[in-house]
Amino acid sequence: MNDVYKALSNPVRREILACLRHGPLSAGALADRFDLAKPTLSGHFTVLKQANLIEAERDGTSIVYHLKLSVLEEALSGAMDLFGIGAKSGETKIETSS
Amino acid sequence: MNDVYKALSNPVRREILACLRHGPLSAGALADRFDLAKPTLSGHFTVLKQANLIEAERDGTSIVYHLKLSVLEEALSGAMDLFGIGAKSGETKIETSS
DNA sequence: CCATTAATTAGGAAAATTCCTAATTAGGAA
DNA sequence: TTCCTAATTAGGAATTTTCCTAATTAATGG
Repeated sequence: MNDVYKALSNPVRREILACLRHGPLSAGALADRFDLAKPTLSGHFTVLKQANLIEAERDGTSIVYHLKLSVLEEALSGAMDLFGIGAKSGETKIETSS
Repeated sequence: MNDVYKALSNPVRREILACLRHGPLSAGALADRFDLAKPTLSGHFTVLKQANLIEAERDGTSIVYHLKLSVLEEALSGAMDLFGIGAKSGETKIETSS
């Protein structure tokens, strides 16, 4: 869990996650969106993988990353728990009309 | 906002916030709960203050910190937004029985 | 096999973080 | 004022983070 917080502490990594929110992208396609060297991005991918926030899959010569939304969701609702903030995730709240 | 993520990236600071969740505490009372020197804790307080996650108030010779829950709440629901995760905060979801 | 393209690993410099001890500021009581 | 307690600021060491260039691995096409 500490890995998740560490991963989210960097603005580049947060932007990577935000990119992946729209769908899977290759390492190269992701790197193109940043003004940083590719090995630098590769390092960020590694951190995000360790935090279990993204997953890699090889497609021919490129490697495609996709978001593991459920893990992110869990992490954020875990944070809410920790600080005693209300609503968690899926919420199957049923309110019988009195 | 980046300040908030930075602040949350450290386990000691997260624990400080978790302590304050039960009510305000003086700098000393907080420091007693950690195996760290007081100046070290003081530094963590400064980071949390900069992120606007806690607030200080002098009470005689001691300084009392309290959580700014609304800011934390906003930060977490902002994160959910960023990553496209559903449930935000208060949630007045009403499900009419059929 | 050889060249090309995609991505990573290796190694290292610069900057930021974390924590410590010592010194300082600030309030309250004798 | 002087002393005591509470907390911070100052300064610095050890570690971690961030980013770079150069070298390497991996898959594909001629």
